[in-house]
Amino acid sequence: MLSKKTKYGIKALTCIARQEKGTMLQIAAIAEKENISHKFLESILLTLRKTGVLGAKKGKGGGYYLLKNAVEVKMTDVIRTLEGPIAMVPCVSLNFYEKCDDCPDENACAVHKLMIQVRDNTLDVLRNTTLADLV
Amino acid sequence: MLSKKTKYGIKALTCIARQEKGTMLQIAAIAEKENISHKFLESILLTLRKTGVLGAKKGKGGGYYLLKNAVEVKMTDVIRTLEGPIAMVPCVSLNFYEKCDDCPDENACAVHKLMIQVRDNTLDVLRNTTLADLV
DNA sequence: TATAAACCTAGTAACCCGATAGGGTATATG
DNA sequence: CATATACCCTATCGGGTTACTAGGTTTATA
Repeated sequence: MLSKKTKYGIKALTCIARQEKGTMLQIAAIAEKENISHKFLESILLTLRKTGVLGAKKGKGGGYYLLKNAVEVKMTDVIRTLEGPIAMVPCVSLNFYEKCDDCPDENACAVHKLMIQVRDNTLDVLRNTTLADLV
Repeated sequence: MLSKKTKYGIKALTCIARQEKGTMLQIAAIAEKENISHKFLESILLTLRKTGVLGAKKGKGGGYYLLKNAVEVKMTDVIRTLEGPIAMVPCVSLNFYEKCDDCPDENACAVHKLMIQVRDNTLDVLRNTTLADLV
């Protein structure tokens, strides 16, 4: 299940991406348009800024704007920052790998094999979808 | 993230499927082999029995056995009973649909569109994988 | 300098997951 | 019949995560 954090994050990004280049969009504006709690959205945009997707300008007339071109913002990146692993099980995660406590042999594990397939199919979609595709 | 419930359930099913047809496999045996809490596994097998995948025999020499042919047990079914929705967001779930609170128009929602694609790709894998493929 | 906006740190209520406890009930076997 | 075996069922609990809030700080503009 996708967390609301990620969901809100993607929605906010599309809002910002739809803006004319160079213009700002404020938290309050996004929050109202997308029916998101202002404070919660604030924390989400903050992490997106820290990872380098968004830029921000403080003070009157400030707001958020895209740092990259929308075509360069892959969904894999967005989801990994906000949600964490894309894989359904840590033992098949590329970026957040973790061994299972049970399972002496990963290669003999039925769940492992199945979830690798699911992961690859999901990655296929997310890697080939950029912010530009969503606007 | 796949819950341990589902993970354990799939593992247990493969154990049972590997048995000779007609033979029983006991909770304790599965629990030990797969390093699963006995009581927890008990509750999992119980729900699998109630959905008609497994049969059980009480008393000495009892245990669990497959009711269906392994080829007929689709992963979609197993995951839906143990995990719930396969979709990453309720508004694109086929079997557990739920409208979002935010989102006045589903068709205009970027997340919605994206997650339909992810769902379809995941379903492709899970629908075409049966218990027989895992053993 | 007043105001508007992002920044930052904490905290919290509600919820869910994994596990456990403690029995009840049916059924083989001797 | 007696007894052990093994499934059936409900309740509960600790720990972790999620979604969200409070309140103040910093910085830019008018």
